[in-house]
Formats: sequence, structure tokens, C-alpha cells
Amino acid sequence: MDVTMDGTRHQRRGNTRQRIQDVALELFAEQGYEKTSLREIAERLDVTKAALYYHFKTKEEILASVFDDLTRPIEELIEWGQQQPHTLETKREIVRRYSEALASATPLFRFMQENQATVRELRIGDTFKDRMKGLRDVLIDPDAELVDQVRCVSAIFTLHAGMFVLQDLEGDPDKKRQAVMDVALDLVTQADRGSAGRS
Amino acid sequence: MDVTMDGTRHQRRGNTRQRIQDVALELFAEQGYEKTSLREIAERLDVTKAALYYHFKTKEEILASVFDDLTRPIEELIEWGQQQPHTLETKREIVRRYSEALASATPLFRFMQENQATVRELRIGDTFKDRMKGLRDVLIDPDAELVDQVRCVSAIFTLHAGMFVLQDLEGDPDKKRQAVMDVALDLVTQADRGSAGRS
Amino acid sequence: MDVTMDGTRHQRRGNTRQRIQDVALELFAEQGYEKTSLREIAERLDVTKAALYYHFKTKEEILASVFDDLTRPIEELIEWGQQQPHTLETKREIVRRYSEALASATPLFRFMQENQATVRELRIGDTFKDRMKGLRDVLIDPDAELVDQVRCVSAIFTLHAGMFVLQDLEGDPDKKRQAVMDVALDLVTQADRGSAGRS
Amino acid sequence: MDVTMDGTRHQRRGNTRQRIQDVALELFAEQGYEKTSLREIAERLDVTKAALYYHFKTKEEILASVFDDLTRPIEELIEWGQQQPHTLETKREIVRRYSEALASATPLFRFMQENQATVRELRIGDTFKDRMKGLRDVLIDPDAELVDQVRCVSAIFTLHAGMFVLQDLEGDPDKKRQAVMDVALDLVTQADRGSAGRS
DNA sequence: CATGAATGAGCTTTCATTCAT
DNA sequence: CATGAATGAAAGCTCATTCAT
Repeated sequence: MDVTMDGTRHQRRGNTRQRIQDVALELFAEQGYEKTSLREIAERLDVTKAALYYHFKTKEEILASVFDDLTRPIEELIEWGQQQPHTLETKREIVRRYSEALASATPLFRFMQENQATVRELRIGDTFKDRMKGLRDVLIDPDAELVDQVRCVSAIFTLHAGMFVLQDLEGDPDKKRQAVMDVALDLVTQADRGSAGRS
Repeated sequence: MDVTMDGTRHQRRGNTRQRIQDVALELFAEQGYEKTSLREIAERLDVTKAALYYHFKTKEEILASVFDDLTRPIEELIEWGQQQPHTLETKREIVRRYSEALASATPLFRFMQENQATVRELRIGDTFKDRMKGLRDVLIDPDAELVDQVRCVSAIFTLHAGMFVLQDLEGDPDKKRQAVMDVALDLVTQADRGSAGRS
Repeated sequence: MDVTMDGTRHQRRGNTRQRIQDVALELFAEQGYEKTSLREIAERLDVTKAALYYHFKTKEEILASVFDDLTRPIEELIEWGQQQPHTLETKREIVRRYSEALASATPLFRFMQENQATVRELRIGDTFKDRMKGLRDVLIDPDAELVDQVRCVSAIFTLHAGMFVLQDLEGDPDKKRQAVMDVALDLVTQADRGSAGRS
Repeated sequence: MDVTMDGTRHQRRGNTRQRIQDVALELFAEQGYEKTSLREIAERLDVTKAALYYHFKTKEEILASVFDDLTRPIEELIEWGQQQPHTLETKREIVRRYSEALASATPLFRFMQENQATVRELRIGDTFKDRMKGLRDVLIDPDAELVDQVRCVSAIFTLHAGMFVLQDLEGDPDKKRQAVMDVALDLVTQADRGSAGRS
């Protein structure tokens, strides 16, 4: 009900909650969680700090709500992955979809990446860790050689890194994203070949 | 014999500076930079906050001094790399040495990884970024295909990730480290093969 | 009725800002700007330091706001003076009105006089200097002999001095103020006669 | 014994005490007493703070010693004045000599003028106030009209003001000093004429 | 649906001062 | 004659949070 038919969030009138989330994420990603004060968020929205507390119980809850909203696709992806057969093609599909999911919530993931120490102590810290583990387990064959397990983790990290580090590498952004995904796909493919060879 | 006859404690010798650095790094890595207060550092050393300021001008400077001390090997590695021919073997040697360097300053790198948002605003942020670029440029052949460039960056990130994410993967630590390095070596090797094929 | 039924105190109405200004000026004048801490101001008002920061951005701003409020009459006096003909009677009127203005903001001027070194580094320092120059230029005939220019400056300073130094001279305060003004008036009159004689 | 035959202070070797006084006064005058820290003084002398404590018991004592050294001429002037007959010529001589005394210790007097609030709470505060009173009593005829008493005080203040305010008035410094003194002399002369007329 | 006013806890930093060596 | 190391106290300031209106 907070979502209109075309999938965008409503702008009806009581859109303040949404605006808070947007600005908060923007600032969290830009400056970090600790260095972003509620005063700053409030000022940028031209409301009072107290108004934030009308919509959210705590600062942490603002972040949590953003996190929950924006990572649902990934949760779903993992659930989907768990129900698929552990074939190479499944894994490659997961990599593809994960890359997409990352791209559609770049600021949040940038934030998560750059504020790990902070996030760890927050409620969402555990949730995130669990999700990462879920993703890993869906890619990794537990019987596989250690190297191949590492390759899968490496694939995930390559996707993450691709979002930020490659910003300052010259070249067409789309081509870069494609290249990043190619490397990631390569890694899971090699990992799978290893497993296959052994079995 | 840290206690004199009259019962007062004495930290004997001018090792306080060093002890501050040690405790600070420990806490920074554990809780993050912002969440670690000077009070906490001081208390753990059983000195007053003011004592910290005798040895360091600011909180930031404590971190900077630790960083400078602990990353010198990496600086040297990059310098060394720049003077070597851009052969595959050179690159593989760099990966090996970099892995070692990371291992011998794990807490610092864990800190850097988990506090990127904070570090970015600090003096060491730029230094670190420069160093990463240096490392990248020493591994990457600028004429190489984009995929191969990504492979090199991915190799570095694999090493980083290896330090932390793999902690919660079962298995012998040494073997894990070896596996991580194997993947990284593989990545630069593949990257080189790509360049070679083209040329 | 500053106390509600449940015994908690209430400063009723939004007069806190004003009360802060009053107490601050009182303490600044009494002890100097630097020696007056925000803790002291807050304690005397029975609020927390943080409450001061709700109403003013910095310690300096508290002073600035007091200054702005209390010196407006002088600003207006100078503006008025600039639009009058440069006659002796105008100048005498300025002296009279300036004396009044000083009297009605004695604590502030006492403060300005006794904290010049501090004030110089503050935002209001420049404003004050400008205002003093404005006043001077309205009294002084730029073509006048140096002695006569000095006489005008001396007149202003006599008024200032009168507020403080004469406190410990015996006698009726009103008569003293009158005497001070007479001397100041005398000085500008003599200064004017000098100019007149020359022209 | 700390003074060489030609009256200048010794530079023998143990000149540190003197250097401390010089630098301290310079900084006190420039920035004010409170805003000048011992660290700053020590740094500028390239010694440690502890060294200052070898030569002086407290920060206040540094200032006190400078004050004592530099205001001795004025003390003597007052003593001299008290032993002279209360004639106009005596008074004029006092004005002249006081002007000279001021000129030869400008930084100190600038400091005293601009840090009254601070000085008031210091040991030298009372001493200074007493001296000012002494000077006043030597100029003022206690039976004189109030206006004439004010004129004398005004004369002193004119001399003080002359040192600072007139800095930003254009013209040859020597001529300005002369003009200031002329006005001061005028004031005491007029004051005397008043007394004379009455008597 | 939001604000105005305030708080309590905490922060980084600075200062004058001390004292064993 | 001076330093190296440290302290206790306090400063200005910021923050997340609360609550009556």
C-alpha cells in the first residue's frame, strides 16, 4: 500500500518518511554513519530533528529500514538459489542477478562496504553477515577444494569491488560492469570445473 | 617490576608511545575509529587522556603514525615493483610479497578495510588510495584488455578479502592463506596470458 | 509560579534566550570573556550547557548577539550624524547622545573596554572598530589641525573613561556624568574653534 | 648586578630569564594573557615548558616580573611628584614624563590597556590601580571643581589612548605624539586655571 | 504531523603545573 | 640549567534522544 501501481514509492503527501530514508542513505553513503548527524539530515530536509523521531524510533532504525527495503531482492535471490539445483548454470545466474541487485542499490552497498566496522555493531550487521553467508553457500560446493571455495568468495568480492574501485579506471561504465561480471563468472566457472573434475 | 617500592606504578622506559600505538590500533580495529574514544585508550593504558596528547598532537595523528610505521613495507614493495621489468614473474612476486605484507599487519588492514568511510576523510586516506593505485599500476598492463585489468584488481581484492572473510571458513589457516594466494596468482597469470596472446 | 504542581521548575515562556544574554553579559563584564565558561552561565540559569547551544551556535555568538542588540542605538547615531551638516552644534549633539547611549549599555561598554585583546580576535572586533572610526569621522574635520583631531578622539575617550574610572571618585553620579560630558563637549568645541579660526 | 654598566640587561649566558620575559610580553601584548599559553612561549624560545618553571614559579609571575621591571620609572615618577609642590608646572612636567614613560614601555601598556579584565584578577591588578590613583592624585587638586578633576583624568586617558587609537590616523608619528601631549597639557592647564580662579 | 526546548552523556582538545632525573 | 613525561581540571562543543504542546 505504500507502493503505487507502477512500483515507485508513493509521493502522495505523507512522503516525509520516504524523503528521510533517501536523504539519510545519501548522507550515510557520502560521509559514513557516525559522521552523519540527525541534525544534518533534518536540516537538509528542512524539518526538525524531532520530526525524524516521529517517523523512526532511532537513528539506527532509519538505516535499518533503508536496508530492509533495499536488500529484499537479494534475500529473494538467495531463497531462489537455495531451491535450485547446484549446477554451474544456476551459479552463473546468481552471479548475474547479484550484479544487477548491487547495481540497483549502489549507494546502500557502497555504504555497507565502507562502514563495516560500524555496521557490525548494528542490528543490520548480523542480518547482512547472514545474507553474505547464504550467498556464499549457494555458490560454494562444500566438498570442493579450498581453492575453488576461495574462487567463489573472490567472485562475490570482485563484484563488490567493481562498484567502487573501478570508478577511477578509465573506460565506458557499461563495458566495465560487463568486464567485472565476466571475471566473476569466470571464477565460478573455474570453481565448478574443479569440482566436476574431482567428482 | 613495574611497581616501585612505594607502590606507585611505573611504565619504566619510554615505551609509552609504542604502547599507545598498539592499544589504539587494537581498539580501532575492534570497534572502529569513531567509536573508539581517547578515554578508552587512556584507561586501558592506565594513563590520562592528556598523556596521549603529550605523545601525539591529535587522535588522527595516532592513527597516522601507526599507518606510517606499518605500511612502510608496502611502500617499499611498490617502489621495488616499479623498477622491475613488467614480466609475469615480477607480478607473481609482487602478489606473494603483498600477501606477506598484509599478513604481517593484519589488524591495520582489517581496520582500513572496515573503516573506509572514515579513513577517506583522514590524512591517511589519500596516502592509502595512492598506494593502492601504485600497486594496481604495477600489476596492470595499461594496454591490456579491460577484463584482464579487472582480473588484476580482483587479485588484490581477493588477497584483502582473504584476510577477513575466510576467517569464518573452516580449515587450516595456512592452507587457506595458500589457497587465497593461489587464486590471486591465477588471476594475474590469466591476465598476463591475455596480454601476451594479443601482442 | 515558576514551579508546576509536580514540583519541577519551569522557566515558562520562551524567555530563555534573553536570560542567557543577560547572564552572559553580566558575567563577561564581571570576569572577562575567557574566564567566563559556558558551564558557569548555564549553572547560573539552572539549565545545561547544551541548552545554551540550542539558542546560540557558539560562545562567540552569544556575545555577538548581545553586542548587536545593544549597540544598535550607536549605529543609528552614526548614521544620523553622517546626514547632518558638520556644524559644531551637530557635534555637540553627537557627544550628548553618545554619552546617553553609553550610559544605557554600561555593562557592554565596560566589557568592550576591558577585553579589547579578546574582542579584537572576535567577529565583533572589526564591527566595533568600524563603528569607532565612524564616530570619529563624524566628529573630526579631516582638514583640521592634528591637535584638534586629537581633541575629538580625546573627547570620545573621556566619555568612555568616565564610565569606569570615575566610579571610584567620590561624588554624586549624575553630577559626575555631567562633568564628564562638559569636558567632552569642551574638547569638541575647542577643536571646532581651531578649524573655524583657520578657515 | 643583573645590569651591565651601560644599563642594558646582561646577555652573559644565563639570559634565558630575560628572553622569557621579552617573548612573554610580546605574546601577551599581541594576543592577550589568556590566549597566550606557556607552550607557545616555550616553543618560540625553543625550550621546554618546564624550563619556564625553572625561572618563574607561575605564569602570573612571568607577567608580574615584567610589570615590576618596566613600571619602576612610573613608580619613581609618582614618588617624585608627591614631593613636589602642587604647581601647574609640576603637573605639566608629570604629563611630559609620563608620556615618555609610556613610550618607553609601549608593549606593556598596550597589554595593560587591552587586558584590564584579566589583569584585574591578577596580583599586579591592584598595584596598577594604586599607581593610577597615585598619578591621578598628583595631578588633581582635591578641592578643585569636578570638571577640572575630570580634565586631569582625561589628560591621562588621552595619553593612553594616544598610544593605540592614533596608530590608524595618518601622519608623522612624532607629530602625533606631540599633538597628543599638547592636548593633555592643555587639559591639565585648564584644570589648573579653574582651581586658580576659584582660590 | 510536527515543532520548540531541553537534557545527559560524551567527545576532542588545551592548559598550567609537577617532579624525578 | 633544563628536560621528558605525565596529570587533573576544565573548556567548548556535538549528539541522539525526549516530551509537552
